[in-house]
Amino acid sequence: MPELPEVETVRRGLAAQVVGRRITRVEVGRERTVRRTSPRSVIDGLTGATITAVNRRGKYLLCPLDTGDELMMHLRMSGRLLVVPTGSERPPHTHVVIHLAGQEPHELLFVDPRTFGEVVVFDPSNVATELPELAKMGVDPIADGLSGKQFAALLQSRSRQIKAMLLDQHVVAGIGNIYCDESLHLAGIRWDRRSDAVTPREAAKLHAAIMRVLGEAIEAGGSTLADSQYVGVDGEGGWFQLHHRVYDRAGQRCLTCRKADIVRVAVAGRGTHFCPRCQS
DNA sequence: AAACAAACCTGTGCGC
DNA sequence: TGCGCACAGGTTTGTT
Repeated sequence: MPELPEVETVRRGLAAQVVGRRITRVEVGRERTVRRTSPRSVIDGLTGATITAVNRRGKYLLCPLDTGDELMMHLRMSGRLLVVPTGSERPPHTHVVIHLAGQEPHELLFVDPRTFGEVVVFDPSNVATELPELAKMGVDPIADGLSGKQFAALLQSRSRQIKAMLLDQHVVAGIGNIYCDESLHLAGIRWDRRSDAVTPREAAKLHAAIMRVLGEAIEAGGSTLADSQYVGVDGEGGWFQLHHRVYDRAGQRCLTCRKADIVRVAVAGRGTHFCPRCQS
């Protein structure tokens, strides 16, 4: 579900609510959510600690603690983070509850129907062994910054389908299925082009498209699709779905050329949406 | 190295 | 109305 813009929206909401607050108690209701380690590890690692910041790398949320450890949360397909007043009714599939101290105590709820998401407390000095995929993550266009030159070099470094390359978190971190399809459409590039056959001019156009799409999606608070699964920590959805030009629009008229219909094909198990007229 | 398919789970929407 | 199937924002693993 959540891609970079959604995770960034959650990060901002979380930062405003939890930074500087002490964790008084932790409940783990579903072991699968803490499968990387154990309920004990998460409970002991968090209880009594104070969250000092909320950062994001790709789709990973990272909260440094005053203990020196770090809390990592990944929403995967269906995870949600909600900050609610203590004692609020908990939604179904609430798997982890983090109690936060304050004059008005709150609970941070990790809700996740499909249980792909995870919560782990790790030691950042051992990140390579405790969270290897984080250590190997590619450049985050927003958090790290990504220049056009840098991006063009990445495209030339391999010979792969451009869509697969954009979705590969080891190359560029944070782009998922929605923003990949939207960026390729805005740049006029088909999903099955070879990354190393993209011209410098096209690479510049794609770079600009990615930065624009991600930036605008963040401003819009992300995309909340028909199932309303994605919401920010306040329970409010985003509205970037209103600006989608190809994602989930198969069979509908292309909003750019207004002549062809958007086509959907399955690529490596992912729905891929594009305009056969605008993209080549 | 690159490209699929399958796996991990649950919920929803659609066609019949 | 009910059933069965396809499909879903992610990532890893195993197989060609």
